[in-house]
Amino acid sequence: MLTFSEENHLKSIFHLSSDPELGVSTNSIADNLNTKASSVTEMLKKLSDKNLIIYKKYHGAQLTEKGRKTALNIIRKHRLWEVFLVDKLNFKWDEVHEIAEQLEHIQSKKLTNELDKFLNFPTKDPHGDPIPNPAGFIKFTPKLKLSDLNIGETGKFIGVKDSSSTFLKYLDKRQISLGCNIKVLHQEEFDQSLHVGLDDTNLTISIKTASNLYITKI
Amino acid sequence: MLTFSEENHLKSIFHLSSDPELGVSTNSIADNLNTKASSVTEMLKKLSDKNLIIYKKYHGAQLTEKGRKTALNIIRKHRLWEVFLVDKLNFKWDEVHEIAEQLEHIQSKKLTNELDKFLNFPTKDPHGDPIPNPAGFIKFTPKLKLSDLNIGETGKFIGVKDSSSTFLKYLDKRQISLGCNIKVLHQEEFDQSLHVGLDDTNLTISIKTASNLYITKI
DNA sequence: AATTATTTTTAGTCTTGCCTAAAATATTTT
DNA sequence: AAAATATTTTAGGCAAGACTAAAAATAATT
Repeated sequence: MLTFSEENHLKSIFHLSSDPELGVSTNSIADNLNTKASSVTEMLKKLSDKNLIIYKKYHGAQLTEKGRKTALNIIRKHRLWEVFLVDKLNFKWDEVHEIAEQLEHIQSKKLTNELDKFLNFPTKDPHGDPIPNPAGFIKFTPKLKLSDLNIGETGKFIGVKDSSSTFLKYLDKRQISLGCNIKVLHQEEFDQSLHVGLDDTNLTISIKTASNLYITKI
Repeated sequence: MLTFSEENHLKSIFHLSSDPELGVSTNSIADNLNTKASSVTEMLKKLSDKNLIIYKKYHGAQLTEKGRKTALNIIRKHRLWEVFLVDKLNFKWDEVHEIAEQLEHIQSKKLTNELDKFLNFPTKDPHGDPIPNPAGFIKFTPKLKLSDLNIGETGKFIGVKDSSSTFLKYLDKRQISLGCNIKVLHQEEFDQSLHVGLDDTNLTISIKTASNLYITKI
């Protein structure tokens, strides 16, 4: 049985591991968890003792297989609860994160699996992120951004990079919602902003916004 | 924002308050929470500082109005989650307590109220206990036990006093389920055991079991 | 390659929540 | 009402998880 703090550290290491060969730095974990490097160091020792990570002083942490499975189980719960909140309880996609952060720590295999069944085995959460299966397998889809498209191409909006409430609310306001098709019509020389077509309206979006929108080509 | 431990102490005090005029003893709380009297004393001081209880040294604790509201909010969440688990996720009534003990600490007014709506505003949990409303109002129904009935009377089984998994499983095995009608046919002189009619079958149940079954007269 | 800057770890402290053992208070018994 | 018993509080300690400040190691710059 892990504490909330141990679980949060594992999750953080998972999210910060771009290359599984490279260690995740102490500072990046501290930043991510709004805590201090010294606190992280202590926790890394503890997680290492429990064989959840490989920790070498001054060279960061990598998840072991056991650690990865554990992290993915927490992420699975987080994302299933997000689906529950949006699909069943009328939450907006920008309101679910904080609550899911709490719910992800509930311990009950049966609960997680029954919830999964109840939700009809969803494969993505409300932000388009994939939901790991009970065995800890996760299907990554290569993440193409809207800003990667060429003029004339169309993408289906499948997820966000930045899932801050601010950004999600902004998307809602501009009626850019998960699943919609976005066609790149023109790019402004001056500031790289994109003119895009969305349903029957046209919008201008900044390059910053465009690089926060994940899409699949159509 | 209260800690889990603070919330658990409040809940315990609520459950142990038979008479709101009388203080709940330190030892009884310690027993209830599987902790020690000295730990409870410390917590009582803390809760008193937060104006959640009235605490007088050597004379136990009573909930203030604020404390009572807080306790009832936790109980509301506990019971709503129990309904969710049984009604939506196929849990048996003897499996829900431990999970609800975790879920009751999730902080989100909106979550609780949306869950309530989703479940269609239930008034009782799976064990027949009343669910407080958002304002902290709870409707107590006088608790008559099966053992209080006279020969020939019939009661509707509405709740259990002891909700241990063992007892609930025992009831399941004997097909005694919430809502069924039980008629007291005869009482054995020797051991006070009751012969009862239930649907079209007859059963013998011990006086101990009978005094753990809450009923309403019919 | 030496110096400077950054990152990480260590050392020491604090709070929360628990514990045991001893002291203080309340209750029951004779 | 005094003695014996039971309950509750105090005192002192411990582990977890956080912190700051100082020391050590690594990385970047000149």
